Amino acid sequence: MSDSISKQDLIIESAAKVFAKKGYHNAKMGEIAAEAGIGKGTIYEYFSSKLQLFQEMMDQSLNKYFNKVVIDSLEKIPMEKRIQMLLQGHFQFCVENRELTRIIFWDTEIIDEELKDWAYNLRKEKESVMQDLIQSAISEGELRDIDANLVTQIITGVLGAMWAPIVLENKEFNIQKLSQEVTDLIMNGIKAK
Amino acid sequence: MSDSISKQDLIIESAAKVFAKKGYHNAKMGEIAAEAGIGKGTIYEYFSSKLQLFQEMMDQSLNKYFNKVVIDSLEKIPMEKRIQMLLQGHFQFCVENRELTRIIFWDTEIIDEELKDWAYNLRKEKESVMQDLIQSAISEGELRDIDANLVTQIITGVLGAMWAPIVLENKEFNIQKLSQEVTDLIMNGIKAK
Amino acid sequence: MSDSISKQDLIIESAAKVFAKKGYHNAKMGEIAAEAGIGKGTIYEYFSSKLQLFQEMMDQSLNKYFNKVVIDSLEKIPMEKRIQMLLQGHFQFCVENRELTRIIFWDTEIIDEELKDWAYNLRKEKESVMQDLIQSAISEGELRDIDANLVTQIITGVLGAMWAPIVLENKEFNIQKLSQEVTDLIMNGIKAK
Amino acid sequence: MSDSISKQDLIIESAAKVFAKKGYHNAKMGEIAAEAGIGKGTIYEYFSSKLQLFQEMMDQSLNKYFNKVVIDSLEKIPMEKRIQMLLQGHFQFCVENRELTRIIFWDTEIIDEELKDWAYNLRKEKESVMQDLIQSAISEGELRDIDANLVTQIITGVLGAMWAPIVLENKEFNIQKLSQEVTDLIMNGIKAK
DNA sequence: TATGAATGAGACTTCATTCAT
DNA sequence: TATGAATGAAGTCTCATTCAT
Repeated sequence: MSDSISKQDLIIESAAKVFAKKGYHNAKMGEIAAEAGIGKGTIYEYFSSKLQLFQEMMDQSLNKYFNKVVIDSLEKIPMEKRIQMLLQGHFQFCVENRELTRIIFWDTEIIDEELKDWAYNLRKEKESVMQDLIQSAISEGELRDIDANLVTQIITGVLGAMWAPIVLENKEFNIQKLSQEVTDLIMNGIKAK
Repeated sequence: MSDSISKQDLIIESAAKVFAKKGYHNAKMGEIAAEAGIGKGTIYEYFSSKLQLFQEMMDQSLNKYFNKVVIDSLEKIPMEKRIQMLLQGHFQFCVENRELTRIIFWDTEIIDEELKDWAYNLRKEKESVMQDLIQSAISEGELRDIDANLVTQIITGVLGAMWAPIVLENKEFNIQKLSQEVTDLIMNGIKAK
Repeated sequence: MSDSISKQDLIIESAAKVFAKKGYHNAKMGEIAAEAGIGKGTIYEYFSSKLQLFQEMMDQSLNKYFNKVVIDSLEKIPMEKRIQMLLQGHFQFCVENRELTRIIFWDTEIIDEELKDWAYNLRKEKESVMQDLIQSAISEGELRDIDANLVTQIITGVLGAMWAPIVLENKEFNIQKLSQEVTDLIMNGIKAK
Repeated sequence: MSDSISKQDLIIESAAKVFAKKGYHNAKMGEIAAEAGIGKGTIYEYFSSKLQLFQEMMDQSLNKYFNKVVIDSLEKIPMEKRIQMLLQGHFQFCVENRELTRIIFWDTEIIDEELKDWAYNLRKEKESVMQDLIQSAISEGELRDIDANLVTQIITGVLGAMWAPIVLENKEFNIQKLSQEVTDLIMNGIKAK
C-alpha cells in the first residue's frame, strides 16, 4: 500500500494535512516535507512552488469531493432521493475526510490576488454540474419553477454551513437521520402546515 | 465628520478596507497606516499587534452586521416577514459594505492556531440570537417542530452562500424581489406541490 | 566626517569593499551589512535587491574612475603630456582605491544575462570620451592618422593590464617614472631606432 | 570522431561552452551534463567537484590559447614579424574559439578565495614565455632597451582589449590588415613623425 | 561505469515591531 | 502623542553533491 502511492500523491496528501491544520500562510514547506517523511528539496522536484502545490492539492481535493458527493446523485431517481443522497454523501465525506473538508469549505483565505479568482471559478465550475441537475428537475416538474441558480446557491450554502459542527466540534450524529431531516427542510420548507 | 471619528476607529476602518482586499497575511501594517493617513508606529499606540487589530476589527464588523441584520428582525411580527427582513437586511448590508462582507463571510483564513477557535465561537455566539428567535417561533407553532439549531445552520448557510455573487461578481439585482423569493423557498421548500 | 556620509553612500562603500574582495556571488548581503555596521534589512530600505546594489555601486565606481582619470587630462595641452597624465591618474587611482580598481577591471563576471550588456555598454560609453580626445589629436596632426577606435582600445588595454601588479602584488613603484615610461612606449613604440 | 574523444574531454568541452555562456556561478552542473548528453552523476566520476572541473577546463583552455598563439611566434624571425604573427594568431583564435576566448579574457570572476591566486598565477606563468621572447629581442637590439616586463604587460593588455569587439559585437574585420596595423602601432607608437 | 532522484545547507528577501526623536 | 528608520527572525527556493540501483 505504502509503496503503491506515488511520491507526487504522497506530497499532496501531506500538504493537504498541513494546509488544513495551519492554513496556507502558516504552513511551512519544511513541515509538509517532514509530514511526508522526505527532504525539503524533494517537494520542488514535483511542484515548482508552494503556490502551485496548494493549487494542485486544492484542485484534487475539490475533485475528490465532487466526485464522491455530486456524481453519486446523478442517477435517474426522484429529486428528493437525490438531494438526500447528496447530503448523505456530503456528511460521509466530512466525517471521512476532515482535513480535506476544512480546506474545501474553510481555507478560502486570500493567498494571492490571482488565486482568488482561480479558486472562486474552480468552485463555480464544479457547482455547474449541480445546477444542471436542478434545472432538469425543474423542467420535469419535480421542483417548483424557480431560478435554478438560486436553488443551487441555497443547497451549496446549506452544505457549506453543515460541515463545521461535524469537523470542528467532533459531534456525534446519525448521518442517515440528519440527511433525511435536512432534505425534508429543503424540499418542504420550515413553515408549519 | 472626519474629525468626529476617533483615531482608533479610523485605524479599524482602514484595517477593514485593507484586510478585505488583501486578506490577513497579505495586508501590511504600512499599507493600513497609509490608508489611514498616519504613521506606521501610530497604530501601535492603539493596538498592541497586527493580530489584535484584526480581532478588534473583526469583532466590530460582526457586531455591525448582526446589529443591522438580526436586530432589525426582532420585532414581534410573523416569522415569514421576519425572515424576509433578515434576508433583505443581509442583502442591503452586502451592497453597502462590500469590504466588511468579504471579511465576515470569506476571510476565514487560519491566522493563528488560537484565533481559529476565537473566530468560530464569535460567530456562534452571534448566531445564538438567531437561534433563540427560531426556537420561540417553533414554540409558538409558526414553524414546524424541528431542531432550531438545524434551522439556524440552514439559514446561516443560505446567507453565507448569497453574498459572493453580489460582492464578487457585482451583479445587479432587486433586493426586495430576491429576499421574497429566498424567503419563500426557505419557508415552503423547493418541491413542486 | 562619519556623520556627514549618507547611509546610502555608506552601504555602497561597504558593498564595494565586499564585492571587491569576494566577487558578486560570494558576497553575502549579511556581510555587506556587517561591514557597514547596520542590520541586514536596512540595505533593503535603500536598494531593492542585491543586483541593484551592485549596479549602483558599479555605476558610481566607474564614474569615480573616469572623473578622476580621464577628465583631468582634458585640458588643452600636448597629447603626449595628456597621455602621461592619464596614466599617472590611473596609477594614482589604483593605489588609492585598490578595492574599486579590482571591481572596475576584474570583477566582470557574468552576474545576469542582461547585466552583461549593461556592464559592457557602461564601459563603452565612458570610453567614448577618450575616443573623442584621440580623434581631435589626430585631426590636429599630433597623432598619426590611424583609427581612433583602435588607439582607444590599445590605451584602454594597457590601462586594463597595468593595475593587477599594483593592486594584487602590492608592488612598490614610482608613479611618475612609470607613467613617463609607458607614455613613451605608447607614443614612440617599442622598436629600436 | 565523436567516439575518439574521451568522456573526460567531452565533459570539459561542454563545461567550457556552458561556463562561457553563463559564467561560473550561473552554470549548473545539470546543464553541463545535458550539454554533454550524459547524466549529472557521471561528471563526478571524472571530476571531484564543480570547482575542479572549472580549473581543469581553464587550464586546458589557456594551454590551447598559448600553444596556438605564442608558440607559433617562437621561430627565429624578426621581432616585428613575430608580434604580427602573435596578433594574427590571437585574432584567429578569437574568431575560431569565441567561447574559450570569453572564458580566458572575461570570466575572471572571483569564484573562490584560493582560486583567485591560482588563476592569476596560471596566467602569469603562461605570460613568462612571452616575456622571455621580448627579453631576448631587447638583448639582440631589435627592441629598445626597456623593461621586458613592462612590454609584456603592454602587449598582453592590448591582446586583452582586442577580443571583446570581435567576440561580443561580432564585428567583421580583416585579420591580416588589423594585425599589421596594431603591430605597427606597438612597434612605432602613435605619435606623428 | 552510469544514472538521476533525493537531499539540505545556505542565500535572499519580507515585514511586524521597536524606539529615539 | 506621533513618527518612520532600523532591525532580524523566519521562510521560500536553489543547486552541488550523494548514493542506491
